[in-house]
Amino acid sequence: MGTKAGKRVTAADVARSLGLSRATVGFVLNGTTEQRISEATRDRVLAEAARLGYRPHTAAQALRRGSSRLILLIIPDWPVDFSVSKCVEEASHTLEEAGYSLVTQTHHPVGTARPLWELLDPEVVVGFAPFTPDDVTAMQGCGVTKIVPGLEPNPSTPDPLGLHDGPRLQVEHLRARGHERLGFAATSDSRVSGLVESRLAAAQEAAAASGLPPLVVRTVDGSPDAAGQAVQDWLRGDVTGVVAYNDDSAARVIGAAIRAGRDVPADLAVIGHDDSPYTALFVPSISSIRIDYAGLGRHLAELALHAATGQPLSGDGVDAATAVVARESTAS
Amino acid sequence: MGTKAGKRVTAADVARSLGLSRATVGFVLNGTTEQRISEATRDRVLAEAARLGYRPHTAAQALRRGSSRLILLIIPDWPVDFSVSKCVEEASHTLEEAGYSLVTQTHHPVGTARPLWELLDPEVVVGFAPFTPDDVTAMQGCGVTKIVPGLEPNPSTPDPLGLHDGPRLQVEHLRARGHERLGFAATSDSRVSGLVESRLAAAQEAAAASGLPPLVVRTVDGSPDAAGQAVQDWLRGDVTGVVAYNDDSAARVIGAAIRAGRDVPADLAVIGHDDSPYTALFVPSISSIRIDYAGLGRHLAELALHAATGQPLSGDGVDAATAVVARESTAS
DNA sequence: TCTCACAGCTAGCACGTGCAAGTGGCCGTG
DNA sequence: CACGGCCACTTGCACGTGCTAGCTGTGAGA
Repeated sequence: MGTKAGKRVTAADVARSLGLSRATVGFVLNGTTEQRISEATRDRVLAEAARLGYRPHTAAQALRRGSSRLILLIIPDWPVDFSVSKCVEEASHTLEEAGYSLVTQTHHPVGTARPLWELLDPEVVVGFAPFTPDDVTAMQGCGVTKIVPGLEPNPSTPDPLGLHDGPRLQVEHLRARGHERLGFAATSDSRVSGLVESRLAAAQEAAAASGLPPLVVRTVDGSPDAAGQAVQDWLRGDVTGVVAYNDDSAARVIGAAIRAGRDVPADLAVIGHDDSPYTALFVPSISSIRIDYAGLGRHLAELALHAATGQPLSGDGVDAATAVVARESTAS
Repeated sequence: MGTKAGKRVTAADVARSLGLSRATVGFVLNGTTEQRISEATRDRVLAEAARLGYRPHTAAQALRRGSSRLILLIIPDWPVDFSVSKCVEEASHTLEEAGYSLVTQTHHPVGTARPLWELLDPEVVVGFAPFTPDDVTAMQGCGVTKIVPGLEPNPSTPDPLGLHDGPRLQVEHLRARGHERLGFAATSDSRVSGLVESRLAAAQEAAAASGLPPLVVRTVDGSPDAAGQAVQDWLRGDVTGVVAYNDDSAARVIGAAIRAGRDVPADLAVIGHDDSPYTALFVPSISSIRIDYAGLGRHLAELALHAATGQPLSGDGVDAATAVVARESTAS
């Protein structure tokens, strides 16, 4: 179909084929309003571009306009990938409508892979979690100036993703089922320590607000019987409900309780966080917190666009759709 | 530190700062062997480039040399993300040594997000699974000519990733534990139907090779009690061991068996596939197949480099490190 | 008929890079 | 001393695009 064999179709090809200048073609294809182009010419150009299968050369555009229109999302190496894809999909979609594209990279702290910001020069780098100072200086050294979150001198929201609601819902759910003394199942995985701290703090806050005593914190992984020990501690302390940092921790608690001959939820009710796909497969099935990943994706996209173009933030939080998914592990 | 304020450092800046021509700087930075450059000048250039913090402009390079040196890996929307990151990390590393960079995108068949190959114009697009004809023509329309796998007119390996060993190991593991009549737990998830077929075929082949009767195939999801029905069918048919398509299917089978008052593995032994992190958390813990994701990543990288540069394939398969992880669900 | 505004188009530069072709100086040889 | 060869470097083009400044033709007004 192409007039030239195997070569890329450029705007010059379209122009030549119509006997017009390349500039005219450029004006039409960019929809420039500075320059008036007659309707007839505009149509001819568009038709011919479509016929030849013209695609703008991204590298040339990036070079000329000095911006790649790329947004890089750094995904931490958390074991929550199953749901991140929803979030990314939604963020991509929102960004596309603004003419930007989203590229993701999973960031391994110990990994040796070169970060993509070195060679895509994205306009904005977005992360789920704040970046380390090292990462920030590395990015700045590569010309990345817009980093979200992590550069605001006076951050209005300490938690840029606004995910406080999950732990609160966990606590309130257990309390509604009659559990007053609660435990918190933490992980020793250092990759997510910040997230654990954040969720624990939110849970403690919710407990205090509900007039409950502070949660008894135990780590449920790391050593072979950490979970068993935690369960024993909790039961001795009359803890009847456990808020788990995530579904993995919840599964560990439940497994240890069953192996200790206890019944879940009769002896110990457990609720996880993130609503991993396998929570429904467990016996007993695990209650959890479903996060609105689509909303989170839109929120991330908005933050990125705000950084890129100064577009104002819509302001509606992302917590709205966070909800408890009640299953057997907290049945009353 | 920069001589100019806030602007990108170009090769011309380095040249000007040294009183040399831009070409000389270019030759040094590219390590061109065509053109001899004195050792002294070379050192001066490198030192000055480092001092000024010079970074080549990727878009300009891509424009000039006509290739982006990017390789796009399309990750299917399978629920196996947890381990893909290992694979990607390793592939990135291998590709970097060859001067290429890896960008990944999760591909949602129903998603509306624009595929990245439209705007990164990657040199090669690699996929875990063969692409659909639609995708292939879309890529070709965007100038992507090198697609792996899926373009070989006479494919020597029907399974480009060479993952036949897993199902064979599952069958042999159950057989070694004394199970002769086996079932196969499939999923109705259409996204992975090709993978299911492939694993089932490999399992049937292994059964035949071991002199076992064909596996009794049942789907264990889709309807609420599909797994319960499957378990009932198997037990009635004297099936004592189940090869599951993946760990999710295995978990469904085990859950259904327990809820039916059966014991796993005494009444029914089950082995999963992929060694998902949660297999160890189940009660009983789930035996599974660990795949060498690092090796798979290197293999993918090799395939990509082969397509990009014609570099020969090393030939050693990726199956070598595939292994059974024996847990409670198949204990004898 | 001449002028002038203006719609509609074109010439051409700049972006930063990779590399082919050219240029000047130095040295060895006849 | 002339000349060729070679080293070390420079000039300059091309990649495809976005966009500014300029150019041409037409019609209206004087």
